[in-house]
Amino acid sequence: MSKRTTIKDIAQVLNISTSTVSRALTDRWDVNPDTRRAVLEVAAQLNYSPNPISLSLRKQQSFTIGVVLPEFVNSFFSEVIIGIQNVLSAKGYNILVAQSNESFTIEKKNIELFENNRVDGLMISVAKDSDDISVYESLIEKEIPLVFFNRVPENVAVSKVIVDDRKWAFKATEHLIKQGCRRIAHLAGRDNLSVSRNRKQGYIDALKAYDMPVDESLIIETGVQMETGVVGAMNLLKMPLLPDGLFVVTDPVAIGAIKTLKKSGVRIPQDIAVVGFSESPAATIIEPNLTSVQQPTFEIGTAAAKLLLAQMSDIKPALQTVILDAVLNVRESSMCEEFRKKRG
Amino acid sequence: MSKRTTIKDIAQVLNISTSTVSRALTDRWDVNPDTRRAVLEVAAQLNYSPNPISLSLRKQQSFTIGVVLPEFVNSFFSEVIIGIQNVLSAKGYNILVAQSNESFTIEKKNIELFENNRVDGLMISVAKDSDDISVYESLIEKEIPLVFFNRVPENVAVSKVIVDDRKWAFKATEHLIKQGCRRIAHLAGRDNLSVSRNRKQGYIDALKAYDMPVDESLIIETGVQMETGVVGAMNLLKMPLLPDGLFVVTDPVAIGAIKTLKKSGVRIPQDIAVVGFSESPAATIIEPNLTSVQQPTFEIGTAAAKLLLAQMSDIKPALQTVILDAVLNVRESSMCEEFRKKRG
DNA sequence: CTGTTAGCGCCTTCAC
DNA sequence: GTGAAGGCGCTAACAG
Repeated sequence: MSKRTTIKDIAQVLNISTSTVSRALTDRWDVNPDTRRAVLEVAAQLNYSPNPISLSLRKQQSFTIGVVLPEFVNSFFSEVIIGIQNVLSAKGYNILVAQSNESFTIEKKNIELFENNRVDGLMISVAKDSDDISVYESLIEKEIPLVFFNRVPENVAVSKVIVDDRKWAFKATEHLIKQGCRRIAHLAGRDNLSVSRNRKQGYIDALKAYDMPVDESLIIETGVQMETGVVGAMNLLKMPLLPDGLFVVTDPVAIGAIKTLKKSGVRIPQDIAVVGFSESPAATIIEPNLTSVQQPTFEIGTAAAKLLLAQMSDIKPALQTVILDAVLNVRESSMCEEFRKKRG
Repeated sequence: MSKRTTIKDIAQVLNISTSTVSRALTDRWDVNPDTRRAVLEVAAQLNYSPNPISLSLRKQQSFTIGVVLPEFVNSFFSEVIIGIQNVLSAKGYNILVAQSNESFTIEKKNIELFENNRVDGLMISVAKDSDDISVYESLIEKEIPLVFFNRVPENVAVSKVIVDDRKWAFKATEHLIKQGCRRIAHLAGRDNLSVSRNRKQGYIDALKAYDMPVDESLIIETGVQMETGVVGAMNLLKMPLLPDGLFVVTDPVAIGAIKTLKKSGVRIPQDIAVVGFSESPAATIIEPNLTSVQQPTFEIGTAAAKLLLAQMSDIKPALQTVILDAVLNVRESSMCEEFRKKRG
């Protein structure tokens, strides 16, 4: 950092005190218009820009917020980050992002790191194996502004932004039912992830709503990543009778499953219709294009950021849960016409 | 930020001066072992962690570095970021990331923002329409440690990390030639992006090396994103004679092209073999799987970060250009056997 | 309207 | 070995 101009420099040039310079610069009322003009002019000339570090020290705020999420290689969380940045950058905040790689241990470490860095607030999407809520409770105790998004812990009183997974899993499954599927299987994520649990529940809700039997043997636990979909599909293939519909917890898992099914000569959607969840970019690349529930990633980010801003303001608002809506993008993997025809 | 313990608190408890506490904490030699032990104990008890903001002010370093890149929704740059974080986090640096959305104007704004935030160093991958190198030169003048990666400006004396695009475009094209392709087209990015220029040059090099004519009409300018591949493919389809090979500047563009070609009944690789560049995750999802040049994303990040660390150290090293190697992942879109057979 | 003083948390001379 | 003093850049309370 080569020497930068400070208010002291400006004061020296004009032979006035630093406080006056400060006042002029921060646009306060009680300063002579002429003085202000002079200060502004010199400031511009010397290319002055206030040192945010000293401001932070003074104001006891870092103007930095920390975002902890499972990963950001898949576009889902990247898009959420963009939403977050959009809101928070406009308010002068810097955003630090850390990946937990789906590990609760790393998640804890990241949270601690951010605390030590004196972030003004924290936005968290929990790792898939997060179970100990005491970490979050301790943050609340310390009154660190906190918002969860997308993947939220249960039984913790916090503000959060979520998509109604249960509802949209219901819709996805309902869609399969309306396409004529009668034996619908589910590739489910692990139960400790609330998102997985809710999607499974929505699947069950739908079956019940349409008076269809809930067959536990048709629910196969996978994970949320592609490779687990391969294993899940192999389990499907082992069944004496292949299901005619498949609702999958996540697009990557669905894609892994589709690849495997196709390799075994299973036709999609003719033999089995498939619906995914979370709208990955690959949905429109794989063949057949994958029907998927699209979540409003950008809005998740902006909503969460706004919640955080509210929490960081002087008047602390009540806890809030924002529930965003999604969209079911119907594509070939579950397309009705050919499907019904070919099925006869 | 609820009240945190400071060295003052520790000093008070032990009835010693803050300077002694500071010395004990920073592990200096000239402090009584007993005192140190006591300080450390109290510090642990009070859950002390040094305030990085005051440290920054004192040391005149922010321990923050800024990364400016075109976008991070596609996995390519995300992976680079992970590499960067891996090196820099270990050294206690925070990483701020900003997207330029391929706009030079935003890129400039981001750079300026980071400067004003007093980042200790800058890592840049330029937007596709960046042309005015004066911005970078001014950074150099201000002696701000600076490293470019992947997309680098030409005619600027800086340290950088790149993959030898020209060489690997050569290899990709050579691969097509060895597969028996005789009329190889190229979907090229815009010329102002060095990456695009170099890949085109590599393509031309290969043709020449194998005594094949360079036919300008077979070089179609697209962009680096998927949609432009659609347009590019439509131009190919308009040709009186469809080329039998296609080297594409980028995987997304290749995927856009493949989709379009397939829709028109063109068979890949039988009618036209396709090779992409940059190994997107979609390469193994699209059918046929796409042959692509895989760049070592993580290593690009780590190498660039290490270069930056070197520049930020006291002994400024000479400018360096690190050239990393890549790999050609051969897949169905250019697979030889069936290809040759079917072609007869 | 403007200058003086003090302090945010920490480190580093300079004394003793 | 330890304490006192000063300062990083800036602002806010208090005088004038």
